[in-house]
Amino acid sequence: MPDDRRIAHIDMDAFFASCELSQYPELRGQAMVVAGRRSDAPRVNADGTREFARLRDYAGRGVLTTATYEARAFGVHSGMPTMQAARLAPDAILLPVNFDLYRTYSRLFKDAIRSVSPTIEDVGIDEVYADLSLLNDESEQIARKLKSAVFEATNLTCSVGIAPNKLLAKLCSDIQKPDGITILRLEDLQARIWPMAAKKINGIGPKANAKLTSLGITTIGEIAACSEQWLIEQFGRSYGAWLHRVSHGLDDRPVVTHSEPVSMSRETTFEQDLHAVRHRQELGTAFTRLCEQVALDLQRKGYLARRIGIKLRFNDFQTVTRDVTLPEPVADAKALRHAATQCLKRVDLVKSIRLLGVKAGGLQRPGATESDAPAQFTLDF
DNA sequence: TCTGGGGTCCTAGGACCC
DNA sequence: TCTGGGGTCCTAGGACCC
Repeated sequence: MPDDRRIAHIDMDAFFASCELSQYPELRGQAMVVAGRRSDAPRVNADGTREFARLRDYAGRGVLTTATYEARAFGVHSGMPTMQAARLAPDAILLPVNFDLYRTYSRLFKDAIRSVSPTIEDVGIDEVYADLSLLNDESEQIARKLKSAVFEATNLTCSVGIAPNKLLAKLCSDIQKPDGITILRLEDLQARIWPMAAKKINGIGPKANAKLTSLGITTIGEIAACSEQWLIEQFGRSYGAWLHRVSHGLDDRPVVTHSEPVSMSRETTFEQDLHAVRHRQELGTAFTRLCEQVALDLQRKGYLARRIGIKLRFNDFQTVTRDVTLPEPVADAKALRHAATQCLKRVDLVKSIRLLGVKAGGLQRPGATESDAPAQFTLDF
């Protein structure tokens, strides 16, 4: 890997909320959250004005998808149970998630980035990496071009981080959050990255962070001060060595422009926990529906699945999965349901069920054979 | 009135094969 | 009848990310 790589991470600012504000500009400056279901959609009055649901009107088991800065001032944040948020900010405007809208904006934003730098990697709906190594302009100038292209296409702002690798670019784009540009050289590691919280690193989640904290480590610099040997003793060979590398700003992952899906799944959390015997009918209906949705997803995207699985979450939040590998790949709802039912029979259904999910893995394109998968490693003599 | 939905990747044990 | 040692597949669970 050449050491003169230049990678950008581009992150849309408060993406879902910003998309919604473009639809409902009258909500600008108000406390607003995105959560809930279709029934929370605003109603249009005869005079064209709109009436919005309030957080206090919400009844259900969801969590906040996002919250505007005005709403965050009440102590609510994304991921918080919506019922809990309703106690803190009962008057906040409540909007249902509108993924079709976000996908539309996502396409516009990614096309805009591509027009400036064609080599991009998708990382979810609201962020991308771009490999700038082959571009001639100064980083600062590219960052401005990226931002103005995005703004022209969407009327939305984004934050850009440019650094020698993906790890640092991602950390960078978070430094100047709304509407910012941050450019980082490897020499800046100590001054700009080491003071940051360890959990800012992609891959240090709640569990790893809790363990680091229990060892007296909270910043990236404090990880860097540990020996690799000690980190391996604490976290295992693989994760310990990785912690050591990332704390020193090292990351040679390439920008991956294309990837095939690994699995497709659908799941649903019930309004009330359902019991396998008492609510047999409702469970059966939901189960069939999930299988139909997964089958439709497979067919629309043109995949067959050889591994079918289910997921159950019980009333005590214990989660179990079962899956089965089929001799032949399938994509129709009946075959999916049959395989998923076999899986269901292997679970002890004593506790009430909170969540039910169906998943299709081992994806292949129709007509592909077993030998197609490792073909990329075939040498051509 | 706790805790969504859609993903990826890793680990680890047992089966099975050479 | 004292018991190796890889490699791969299958399955379950868990950490993590957006």
